[in-house]
Amino acid sequence: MTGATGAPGADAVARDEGPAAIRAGRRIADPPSMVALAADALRRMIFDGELAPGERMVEYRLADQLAVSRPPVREALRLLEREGLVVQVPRRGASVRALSLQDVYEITTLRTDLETMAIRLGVPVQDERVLAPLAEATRILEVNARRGAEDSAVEDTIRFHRALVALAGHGRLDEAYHALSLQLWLLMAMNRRARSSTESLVERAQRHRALFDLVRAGDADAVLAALHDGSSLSMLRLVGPLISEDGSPAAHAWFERVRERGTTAPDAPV
Amino acid sequence: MTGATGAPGADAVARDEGPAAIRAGRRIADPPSMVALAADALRRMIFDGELAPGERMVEYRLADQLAVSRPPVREALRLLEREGLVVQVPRRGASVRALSLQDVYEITTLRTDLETMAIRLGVPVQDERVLAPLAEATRILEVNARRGAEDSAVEDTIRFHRALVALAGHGRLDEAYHALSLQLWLLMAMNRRARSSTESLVERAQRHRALFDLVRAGDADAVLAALHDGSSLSMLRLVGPLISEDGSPAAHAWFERVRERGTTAPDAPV
DNA sequence: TAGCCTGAGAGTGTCGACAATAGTCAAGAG
DNA sequence: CTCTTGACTATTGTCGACACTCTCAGGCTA
Repeated sequence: MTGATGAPGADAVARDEGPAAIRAGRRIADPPSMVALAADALRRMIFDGELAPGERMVEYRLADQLAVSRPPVREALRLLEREGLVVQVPRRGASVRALSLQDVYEITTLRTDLETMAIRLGVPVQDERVLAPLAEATRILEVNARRGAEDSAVEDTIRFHRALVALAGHGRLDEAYHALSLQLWLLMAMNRRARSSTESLVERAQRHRALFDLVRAGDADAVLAALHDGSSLSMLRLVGPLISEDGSPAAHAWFERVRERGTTAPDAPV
Repeated sequence: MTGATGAPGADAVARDEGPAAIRAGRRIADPPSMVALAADALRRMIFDGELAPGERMVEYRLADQLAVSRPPVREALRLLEREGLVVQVPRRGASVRALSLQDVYEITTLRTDLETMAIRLGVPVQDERVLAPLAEATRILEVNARRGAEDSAVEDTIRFHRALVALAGHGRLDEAYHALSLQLWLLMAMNRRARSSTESLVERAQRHRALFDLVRAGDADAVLAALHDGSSLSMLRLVGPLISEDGSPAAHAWFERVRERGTTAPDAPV
């Protein structure tokens, strides 16, 4: 064997029965993992602007700040990297992701595509119960709009769209869309000042209520049309002018086309 | 002596392309990260069948086997979890992912959708140079087909499709497709015995050569048609009967429909 | 004999510390 | 005065160890 380790039973134990029994364990209370806690805290710091895009995230400093040791912070950073909120370079550590025009292009196009796929898969909804999260998200959106809660607008909108995608019952789709949503959130956080120039909270809530009604009616095409004309565009018009520095030629061409045509829908309806 | 350390062979496909690492200047030599090494080794062990799906992956045992300590193994497991090859439950450790019918459904549908998006974005290729990786992948596919190299068939095919998706120049699309490809690889590894029942290596190489020619001709629709009728179906027909145990109703319905219609293309051409 | 309780064993979660490396700044030479 | 070179500092990569939790086997009781 490798190594003269004194590890007891390292080679004597080969009994690995019952690995599939792990599946069903639904625990009543999640064990408070320091990793998850640290990840939540870091996300909040990023979205609240405490950590600016491009700013370095020094491990031991964050560990000190969160009152944990470095390993949990380290793993939390890996998680955020997986979500696209953080970039890590091998020997130079992590930093908050700074989004460019290319990123806006990628996020928006992929987001539109995934949403389209989700609607096509899930919108003549088979089981009425899966509509519940979407209904709840719609309700929250309306309540907070009436309250004039500006600071929860992004979060509420994202929750709605995630619930929309979840209609498809497609785990990998959910996961991919989730990461994209977080990056979109980061994008909004980067440009908070310009947010007042878009539609009002009430208008947004009404638009999403209309979307929900279309979903319940089962009209997938109408949902897609409303999606393309509405949310993506408003988001784009918002952040577009602010990030006009760099980007690939394809991204620039796409951006100009969207600006002219006023929609993020694909070229031909096909 | 310890033969476990000298196994960093999986450098062909499992490359982690650093997105922002290029910015600070290219590095002449990759810093030998134990995490990347461990991840490569674990991937190889999974794809080679040394680690069976569902089998537990005990951290300290793997660390001993790879002659490193637990932290690198731990982070490597997080990476593999991100790639969908490993599942982790909070206090119970990691295990090789066991794919079900639902997973086949999700992987195939999402894969088809992402490929479609990539072709639509990238296929009238603007810059001739981006065709080079695809041409190289095609060449490798043909060479190995002539050599009768069965064991590299999956890897070669995946390389081709990744190069195909890369035509779009869309980083997030590449990343999502990459994870999906690895899971597809795992799926093929799970069902290696049945692989002989599909088309021959030469036939596959010819089909991909035809795809490459269509791409170079700039005919996106033809590429999409060939993709839907070909690769996805052969893969599906292969693994479908073997994993008929569980799955969501939507997955079952989709699977039956694909079996009847003989294609993974969406319902209506629209 | 079947079910509950208890104890030991195994394995992950977390921690502090050491070594290695990239970045920075100052001093000296041309 | 500018460029090179050296050391210093800050920060990451890696390690071994400890504590807590979960699992499972064995014994006890009804």
